[in-house]
This record gives sequence, C-alpha cells and structure tokens, in this order.
Amino acid sequence: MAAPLFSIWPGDGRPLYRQIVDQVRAAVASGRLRPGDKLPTHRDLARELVVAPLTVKKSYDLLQAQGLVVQEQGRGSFVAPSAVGTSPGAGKELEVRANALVHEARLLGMTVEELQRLIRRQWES
Amino acid sequence: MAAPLFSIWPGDGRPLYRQIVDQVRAAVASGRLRPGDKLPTHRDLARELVVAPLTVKKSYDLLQAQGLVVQEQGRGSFVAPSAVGTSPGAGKELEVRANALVHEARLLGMTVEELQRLIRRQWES
Amino acid sequence: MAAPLFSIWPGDGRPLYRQIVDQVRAAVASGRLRPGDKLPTHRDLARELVVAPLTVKKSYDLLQAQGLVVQEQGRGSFVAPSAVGTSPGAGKELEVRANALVHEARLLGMTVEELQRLIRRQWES
Amino acid sequence: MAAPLFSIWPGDGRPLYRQIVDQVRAAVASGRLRPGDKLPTHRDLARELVVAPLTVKKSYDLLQAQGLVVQEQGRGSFVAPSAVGTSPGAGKELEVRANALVHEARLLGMTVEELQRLIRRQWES
DNA sequence: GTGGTCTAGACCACC
DNA sequence: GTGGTCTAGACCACG
Repeated sequence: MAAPLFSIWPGDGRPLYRQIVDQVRAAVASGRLRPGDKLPTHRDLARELVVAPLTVKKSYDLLQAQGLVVQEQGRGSFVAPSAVGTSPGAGKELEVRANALVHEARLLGMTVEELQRLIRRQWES
Repeated sequence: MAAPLFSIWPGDGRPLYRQIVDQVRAAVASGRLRPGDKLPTHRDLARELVVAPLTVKKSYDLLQAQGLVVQEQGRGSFVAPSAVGTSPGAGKELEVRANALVHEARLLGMTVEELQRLIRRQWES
Repeated sequence: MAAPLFSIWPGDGRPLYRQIVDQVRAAVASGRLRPGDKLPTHRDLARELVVAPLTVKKSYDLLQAQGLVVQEQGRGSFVAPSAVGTSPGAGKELEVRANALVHEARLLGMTVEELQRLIRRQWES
Repeated sequence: MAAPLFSIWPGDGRPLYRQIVDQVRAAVASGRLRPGDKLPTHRDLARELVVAPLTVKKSYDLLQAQGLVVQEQGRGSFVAPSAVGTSPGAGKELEVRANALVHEARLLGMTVEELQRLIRRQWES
C-alpha cells in the first residue's frame, strides 16, 4: 500500500505540468527512479492524475529537453541513460519552496515548532 | 534589521500576484497587520519587489475584493476595519503547500529529520 | 519586397513545428537574426503561416529549451543573448536533407546537372 | 561498390515509411526498377535499414494501394506490371523538398554557388 | 497585447 | 498500445 509515486496538489499554485516535472526530477535525483526505468505512459499517468494527456506529455517533453527522460516512439518513456543519480537542480528547487513556506508561516505567526509539527504530521499521514 | 515584510520567490512556481496576496493574507490572519494599518503604495512595493506596478495593483484589487484591504483614492491602501484577526483560508493554503513539499522531499530521498533541519536552518537565516 | 523570413512547405514531409524551428535556427546561425532581435509573436507568425498558434508556440518552446530563444511574459520573444552567431547543428541538419535529396534525385534518374539546374531555378524564383 | 538502392536518413524529418515509399516511387519513375523486378522482402529490407519490419510492410502496402507494387503471398513483392515508366508524383514531390532546402540554405546565409557545391560534393561521395 | 496553461478531440507513425 | 502532431477554444498572468 505504498503511496503513489506521483501526485498533484490542486491549490499548490504551481502549474500541473510543473508539479509533474518537479516530482520526476526529485525521484531521479534521489535514485528512486534510475536510468532505464520505464515511466508510466503519458496517457496512463494522465488518467491516474485526472488531467489531460497533453498536460503530462508536456511534462515529459520538458524532461526530455532537459535530458532526464527519453521518449521512444511505440515503446514508451524511460529515464535517460545519462540521467545521473543526482540532478543538481532538484534539491535547489525544493529549498526555494521551503524558503517561501517558512516566510509565510512566519507571517502567519507560527513558531518554528508549530511548523515542524505540521511537517511531521503530514509526513506521517 | 528585520526581514522585509513581503518578498517574492522567483522559482517558487506560484504567480507573482498570488505570492503577494498569500503573504498579506497571512500577515492579517496572524495580527501581524491589523485593521487600519497602512500598506505600502502599490508603486513602492512594486519597486521593492522589482515587479510591474500593475502586478501589485492586481494583488491589492483582489485583496480588496476579499474584504481584507481597502484602497482609498489619493490616501493609500489600508487593512480593512472588518479584517478579522484570522482569515481562515490562509492556514489551509499553507497546509496544501506543506503537503506538496513533504511529498517531494520524500521523492528526493530525504528523511523527515533532514527536512526538519532544512526548515529550521531557513527559519534562522 | 523581400521574401518573407519564414515559410512552411506543405508536402515537405517535416512536421510544421519543425520547419519553423529549423528556419529560426538557420537564421540565427547565419547572423540573419541576432541576439536580442525580436521575433514575431507566436500569434502573428501563426496568422501569417496559417497554422494554429499553439503550433508556433511549440516551436518557440523548443527553441527556448535549446537556448536559442527567450520568451518573456508580456513582452515578447527574442533571440537569446547567448545565441552564438553560428549554432552548429543548423548546417549539419541541412546537409542531411541535401543528402537525402541527392539520393532520391539519383533514383529518379536525374543527372547532377539536372539537379543543379533545378536548384538554381528555384533559387531565382 | 554501388550504393545501396534504398536508405533512410535519420534526421531528415520525413517519417520512415515515407522515405521508403518516396524512394521506390523514384526508382520506378526513372526505370531504375522495372515492372516485374523483385523487391527485397519486407523483413530483409527492415533488417538492412534497421527499422521495424512492420514499417517496411506498411510502405509496401501503400505502394500496392497506389498500384506500383504487388505483394504475392509466399513469393515476394514485385514492381507491378502496370507500373508506368514515370509515376508523375515523384518528381513534383522532390521539387517541393528542393524548394524548402533552397529557402533554408538562404536563411543560413549560403550563396547559390555554395549550395551547388554542397550538392555536387554529396553526389560524388 | 504578450506569453502561459489547460482541455477535448482527431488523426498519424511506429513497435 | 506507444509516442507524435495538429487544431480550436477558453481562461490566466504580466506589462
């Protein structure tokens, strides 16, 4: 009963295609997805996330342009052989978002402990 | 040398106008900004954040439509008298983003402790 | 009454978006378009070429991913500052197509002189 | 040391099946292939061109639909008896591609002489 | 008015 | 069944 690999978070603020891109990048960066691994077809992932197939396709196109994914006609989409275990941008990207989150939590009057608790609660849920 | 009240985070993924709206809402929700407090003029804030004045104006317009801000011709913009100490949406909004952050940190292979550390480090910086 | 900068050739065999990409690359490679030059808006070029706006947009997106073009929200699309005077791929690309053309002209039983004549005639038309 | 009759040019932009169709049409139009001549089996040609057998099969099916080729169960594929010495479309098709090539060579800043030289060089190679 | 995102739907190319 | 291309149309974000 593992959590699904990819999810979208309506209300997160980022465009859908970018949420997908960011998650694939993260999974590749951590080695959770490795060179040669097969990705879900863009139609399947679209069905699962309940978005238009073209939206997922756009994500895959972008990832291909960045060299993280290769799409092979008639065969499927795969993590690129050259996709190193850690794509440096992925961690940096998350830091920026964490930063913004911290800033707003502060404006909301939260203490760092309250934010930590919120994080832990969601980690475990 | 307090941190500036409002900031934008390029690369955060949310549209500029929304980052501003979210921050004002948070500051009002926490009482950090209180009814009657004067907001920077949209031109000043635009200069400070290095965005187009119309973008800040749009944020203020939205906040006014939500009843959190009043813009008074020739005098400036203020937190609305009716702005309650807690605008309920603000916290919920942050939870969604925290959720997405947790999900991606996981994909990145981080442990909850590492994420906590990252949060604390940024809180203190 | 110069020829239009960009054209599409129905029946050429390449997808529309790629014909556009190839032409922009060629124009940049030759210095006919230079860093900072403004490109037509994707809507304008779409109107001119009588294709869907998204088709031109896709070309611009690809060119942006390749670092040849930057699209700036609200301002327009431009040849990237870093777009060197000669993007090496462009000439190579044309050689491949010339190669295929030569091969088929041969199969058609043309002599090299006939092919040369055909080329010159079209150059001058 | 004759050049192989058929070749594919990855990067040419045309779909694989069409490159094959065009070449067979050209060879028939010029009399290089004549009614009754045996074509390679689709599997052999697929192996030689390193494409999927079904792709060549599709080309042969198309050529059969156009009356240029007949596929005979268990015997092989042949140029159709009715295949006239010149299939009119073939030359026209090549002109369109030559046209596009000329246009892009111009954008690349080539002179007509340079293009002619490129053509001749490839003819002789 | 510029670029950005998303959708529904059709048809093509390749395995 | 997989990815690839194209369209029409709607609405959002930014200057």
